[in-house]
Amino acid sequence: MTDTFVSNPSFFKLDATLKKLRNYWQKTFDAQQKDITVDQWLLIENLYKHKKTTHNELARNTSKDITTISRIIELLVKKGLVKREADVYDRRKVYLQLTPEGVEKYKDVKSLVYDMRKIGWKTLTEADYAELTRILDTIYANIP
Amino acid sequence: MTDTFVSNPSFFKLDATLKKLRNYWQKTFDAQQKDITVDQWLLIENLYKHKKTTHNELARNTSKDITTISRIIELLVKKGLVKREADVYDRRKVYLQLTPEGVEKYKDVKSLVYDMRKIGWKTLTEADYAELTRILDTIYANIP
DNA sequence: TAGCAACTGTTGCTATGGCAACTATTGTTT
DNA sequence: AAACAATAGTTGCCATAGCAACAGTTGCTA
Repeated sequence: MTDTFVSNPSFFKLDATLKKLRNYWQKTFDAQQKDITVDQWLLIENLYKHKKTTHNELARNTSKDITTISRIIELLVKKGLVKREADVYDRRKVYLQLTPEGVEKYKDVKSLVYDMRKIGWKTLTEADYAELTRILDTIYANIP
Repeated sequence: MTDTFVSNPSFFKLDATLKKLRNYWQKTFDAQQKDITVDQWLLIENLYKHKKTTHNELARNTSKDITTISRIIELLVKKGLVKREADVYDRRKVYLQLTPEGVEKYKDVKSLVYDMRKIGWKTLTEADYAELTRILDTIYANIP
């Protein structure tokens, strides 16, 4: 490994790309009056796939801090999209699941997200996708 | 482009990798008592390279919102690492530059960052770096 | 079984991100 | 010159990120 790329701004590039993606998604949500944020969407998507999870699981699945989960869920509960349900056997645990309105929201926003993902990848191939995945996974694994 | 990767979580992977990187950097800074955040470091690095810039330029160079720049600079000024200087000809403009302490801080933290970058890339090649750069740049360019 | 460790989730605090509204200044137009 | 538009930066607001401290619950162990 040469000096060159060690000092090159990969951190910066990751950050800039992610910000642009997040921005584009948010503006599309706003323009279509979906009344959710990008991260709220990520939790909804996850809850749709897992049906019934705890804060802890959700945090692991989404790479988010558990405190962040706690607060985003609070917002989603206020919007009536998520329901909390106490575990009968372990009173520390709270199960989370989408309400019927939450499922509606998922179905409503899903195609928008699908289209946006297509746009981001429009000039790239499946091999590129595999490459990106491999490199990011490797970086992730390299970090202590 | 098939259905497969459109629905795959590249957004999530970017986010997760960046968070892990940021976290690792911050913990290293904290452990070595550098008394700065990752984003404060990014501004210091940029100011070191450009010597004398405005908020606007800094925002463009770092892909940050100008309001965010304004607030981070405020913190760096309080820490005595950055100095504000009004433009003589255009009184709207404020030039920013590192103080001697700011230059010290840059030199002090630089090698730490250099090592961390090496660690992130340790099992990857320069070709991988070029690939990542190409793919991220393409995604960036694809987004409206 | 009493005490302690581990676990689940919440709250407080500070930092960053982004939008809108604002002040102050400069440039343009009529 | 007066009115208006454009520019530079700040402040208010809300959302996300992460650390520390906390409360309540459960499990383990001496």
